[in-house]
Amino acid sequence: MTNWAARLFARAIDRRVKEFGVSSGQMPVFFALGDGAALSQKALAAIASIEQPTMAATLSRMERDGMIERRPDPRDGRSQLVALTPEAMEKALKVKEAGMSVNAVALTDLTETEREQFLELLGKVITSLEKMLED
Amino acid sequence: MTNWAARLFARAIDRRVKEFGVSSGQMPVFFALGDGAALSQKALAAIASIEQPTMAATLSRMERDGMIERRPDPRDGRSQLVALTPEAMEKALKVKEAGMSVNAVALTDLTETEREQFLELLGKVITSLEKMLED
DNA sequence: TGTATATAGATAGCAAGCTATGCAAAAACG
DNA sequence: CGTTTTTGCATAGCTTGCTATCTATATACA
Repeated sequence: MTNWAARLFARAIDRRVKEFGVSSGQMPVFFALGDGAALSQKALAAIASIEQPTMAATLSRMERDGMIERRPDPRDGRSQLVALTPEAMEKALKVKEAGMSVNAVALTDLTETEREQFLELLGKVITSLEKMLED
Repeated sequence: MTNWAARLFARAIDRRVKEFGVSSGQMPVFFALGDGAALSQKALAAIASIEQPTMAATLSRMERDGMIERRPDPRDGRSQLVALTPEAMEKALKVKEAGMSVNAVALTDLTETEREQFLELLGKVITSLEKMLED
């Protein structure tokens, strides 16, 4: 069921942000860099809770589409700092709003109490699964 | 968060059924055909709530690995009936148990009431998203 | 200081999901 | 009965996710 819900979220988001040339996997990047910040690939992967090669592939597509720039990190020769391009910055607000509006739609049939409970229970499920995967 | 949870579920399942040569996307097929039934590709896709081409690809991989057989449907020249091979039938019970045990672990920190509530709220979220995607 | 270990990214290869589209068989209908 | 529409599956092409492994730079330590 979580898989099903996740796919529906992704489809709904894709549909709303397609007009901006954006897709669901890029949402965490927009949320992380939408204020103009520049972060390392590793930091972005951690924020999105995905593995490094997955984030690398997402960033490659975004770079290909002119949404991000990778600059070398002056402090660390291995690292790079990723930032949204000016064109992407222009879209960032609308993209973030689209994401939040999908969340809102998903939760329409839940009361405020239910929403809190849902997030809390989902959090517990995630914690249990992560603990199990640790070893 | 649902995406995160879904990926953790998939990873946990993958880890448990890997020893049988099975992976998470094949779980719905094992649950649908584990009792010896033979169903059409369309029916399997509906049960798994995925699109037909996705199920087609999953079945191709399972056929490649000797887990399923596709036989022509005598009643319908377009259709095929998919069934587990005897070798896969032998694994089916353990595969299904692995799936249920991951569910159990995911819900360990929830009381019985919370589990019911979680499923109910998740169901509401899914319904809302599906309704939104209808048009 | 020099070697050993740890860390940041890159790359390869695979699974699982999607949309769009094409084809052939079945079903509906004028 | 023939034509049109519907339906089941196949295929192409893409994104997003994973693991495993490699390279190069930083850091630790003997």
